[in-house]
Amino acid sequence: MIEPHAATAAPATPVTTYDQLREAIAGRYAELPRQLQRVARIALERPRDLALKTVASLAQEAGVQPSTLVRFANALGFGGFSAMQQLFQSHLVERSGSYRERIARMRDDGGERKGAGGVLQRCAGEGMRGLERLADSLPPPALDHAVRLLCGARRIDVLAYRRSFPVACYLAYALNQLELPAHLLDGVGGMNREYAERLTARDVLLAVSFRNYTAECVDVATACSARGVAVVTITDGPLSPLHRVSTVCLPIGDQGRQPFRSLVEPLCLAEVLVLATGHRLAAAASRRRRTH
Amino acid sequence: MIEPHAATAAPATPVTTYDQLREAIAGRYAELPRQLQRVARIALERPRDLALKTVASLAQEAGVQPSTLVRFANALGFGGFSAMQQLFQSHLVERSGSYRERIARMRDDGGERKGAGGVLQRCAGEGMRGLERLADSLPPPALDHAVRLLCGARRIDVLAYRRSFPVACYLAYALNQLELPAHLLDGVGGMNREYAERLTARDVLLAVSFRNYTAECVDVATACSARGVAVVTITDGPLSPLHRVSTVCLPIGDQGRQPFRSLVEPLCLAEVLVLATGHRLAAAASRRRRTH
DNA sequence: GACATGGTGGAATATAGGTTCTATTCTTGG
DNA sequence: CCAAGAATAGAACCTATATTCCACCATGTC
Repeated sequence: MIEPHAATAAPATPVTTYDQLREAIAGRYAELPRQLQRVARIALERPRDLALKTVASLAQEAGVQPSTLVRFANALGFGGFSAMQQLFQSHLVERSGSYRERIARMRDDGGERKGAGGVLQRCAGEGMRGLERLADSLPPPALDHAVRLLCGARRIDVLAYRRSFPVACYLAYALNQLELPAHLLDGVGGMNREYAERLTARDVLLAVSFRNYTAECVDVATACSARGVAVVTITDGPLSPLHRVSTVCLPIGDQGRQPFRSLVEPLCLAEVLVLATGHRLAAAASRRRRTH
Repeated sequence: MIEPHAATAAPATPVTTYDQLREAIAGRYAELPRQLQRVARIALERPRDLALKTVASLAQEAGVQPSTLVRFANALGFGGFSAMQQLFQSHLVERSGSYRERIARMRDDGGERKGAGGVLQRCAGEGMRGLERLADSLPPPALDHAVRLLCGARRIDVLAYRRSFPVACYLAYALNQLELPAHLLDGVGGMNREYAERLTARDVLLAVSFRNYTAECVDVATACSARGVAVVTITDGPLSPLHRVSTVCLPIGDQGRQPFRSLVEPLCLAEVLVLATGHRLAAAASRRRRTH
């Protein structure tokens, strides 16, 4: 009953992750037939091509028939080429970080576990994912530009409403700790518009707003921008109405259709902004000291 | 010969790079019809999906017909969806390359990198570590207890000062979104003590404070506790003066002697508290509905 | 309030792509 | 050198997928 010469039979353990796949290819390379080895070469050397290109084009590049690629996938235990390709694609997306695995695990058993513990796991997992995305997507040059503006401002007004307001609170507090002239437009007495109208071209408006954008926030930012005030915004990408009136826009990867949107990302971004500003101030101070 | 209402006509300059594509989408977003805007959103928010998924699945996720995706591509000057998808794929490839570089660099010089980018990476990394710690250390029973108290309260006053104040802002806002009777003690007019004295045994004081603990916060919490008010606290462990007066204490893993302490953890904890409370309210509502 | 125009949904269509099958070639053991 | 088995090439097939088309609807205009 045992099949002889089962060299190309599927391995006993099914392959489900990219790393396993690489290992499997490398491990079985020797016992693979000639043409399949050619495919294996390409698979290990150019995984990106495996992820995106078509069977036909890959076959041509490898000097092989399309069917050979399918046989290769079968030899590794996949139902077809497409199934294998998915693994290559997932790797292209997932960018194997050390946190990745942990987040996935958290998410999995967070979804299964009910009650408060489950919420905690899910929420923390989502937060980590958000921070990862933030670190990936925020362009450092924009951050630098924002920092320069903040350092040079004669006055900084911080504006946000509703859900975003806590972020503004934090910014106003922390920038003051850096001894920068930051003021929180807190809406007491409905005076935000009036206060913001005092800003000049030497000042900065720091505005935070996400969908649905509070109209007053957009209005004030637009008015300030028109008067030549530098406008630094924390908002959700190039579709935001704040984007077009921003001198510098610090985008948060939008969280799509999720019913509950976290403040973890915006707040972390705010902290980064404050820290970077602090570093610049410190550097400037020590430079000044040295020239004395 | 000039076409009227050429809103969805292809732009004059053909798009050939991913950055141009992003810019084109963002720039023309406003003048795009409704359904195409939905697609534009997804395109900017989740470029990975556009690179890898099929027209059918993307259409389903966007709540749109497959043909709409093709129209979207046409509106941007592409011959079809496939042509546009190639740009997204090319971007995915480029980034995956640069990402690996970045990982290597992060490993190599770790926190040594200077400038805005370094701050960003460090801060996001710290945040993740914090969330992990939070998920590990927060006892779900305490969370449950806090949730029960909040759900049963006749009134909830939220108190925090200085650095912790943003967390209180968020809690007051979010609990109100759940239609709970939460009030933010915002300190306007210096009336926090007086307001808090109105709380009774049927109410909850929700206090947030970390070292150095603001004296007034501790005072108010102590007074409330003595009068039999339920006191829920978010603070830094059993050494906190708030701990002894708490009915329920939700501890944040202490961040030691770090000069800069992040609000990411406290805020995430606050979000968990809100979410768990929301779940309980929803469950209670559906139970009530069923018994009718 | 009727008309015109462009947007949208849905099914029909064309096609590109993956998969399977078979004759042929190559390899290996006797 | 021959025979048996496996591997391969190439074509045929079939499914999945993008695309096109048309009728209907919403919107804004005269």
